[in-house]
Amino acid sequence: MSERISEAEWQVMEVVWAAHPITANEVAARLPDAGWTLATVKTLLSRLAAKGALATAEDGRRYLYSPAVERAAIAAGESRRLVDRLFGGRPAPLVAHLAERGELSAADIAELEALIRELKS
Amino acid sequence: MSERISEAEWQVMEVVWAAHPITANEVAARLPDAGWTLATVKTLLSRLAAKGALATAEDGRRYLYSPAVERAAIAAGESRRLVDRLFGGRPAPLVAHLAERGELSAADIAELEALIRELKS
DNA sequence: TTATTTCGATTACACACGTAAACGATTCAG
DNA sequence: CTGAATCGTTTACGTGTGTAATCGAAATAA
Repeated sequence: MSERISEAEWQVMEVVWAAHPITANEVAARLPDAGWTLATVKTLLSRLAAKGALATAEDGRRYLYSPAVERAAIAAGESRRLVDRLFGGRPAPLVAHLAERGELSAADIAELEALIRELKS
Repeated sequence: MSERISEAEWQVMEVVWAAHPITANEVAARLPDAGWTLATVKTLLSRLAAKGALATAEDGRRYLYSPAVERAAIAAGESRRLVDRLFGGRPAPLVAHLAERGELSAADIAELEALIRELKS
């Protein structure tokens, strides 16, 4: 389960996390702008199942896919990797970067502020 | 210049950003724990030069490498990508994730707090 | 019953990446 | 001058990834 999930695979996982169990067709249907054929989606699903990120339950002749890993766990791991790699493990510079580029809305800042206040207590 | 930089390449870039211009040998010498042979480092340098991330100046028979992209720019781009992909563009959940896993030291929190205060002014 | 549709599985293929050896030219030591 | 060391370049090769066609079995439609 400690396998990495690629970017294309991530998009598929998002769909499964959002609604499961789910069939391959359903997944494809919910990936409008991906521009993939059904075959491509099936390949991605297979790879995800093979690496243990998805669980499959047989439903007649087809599969129902469900997440076998938590989104939060993967997200945390990826975040950690990025922060380590780019900012020596310190998250503040990351936030600073986003801020510098005007990527932070007032709402974002308020949210962060609330979070910090909570972390300090 | 909008080419992606892979993880191994990133380690090489770090060295060049830290000290430039620099020769291939110097770069290799400064990558202790990478466990790469000189040949590998040279390959990575070539690929980086080919994709425009490094500039080369001939110095006799060898090259002196210098960064052709700013670290901050790449870091910001990568951060943005991750935050978009994992957290719908909102950075607070990222920080929350790091916090939940106990990845934030008191110093990190203080740093973030100071940053937030500054952002609000 | 037979043809068509529909599944997952198998196979494909180019490109990126990690990792590195081999090669050819040049320079340096002897 | 000649052999060894040193450069960058070329070639290599397995694995991951994006993207998909094809295949074989099963179900369904006609």
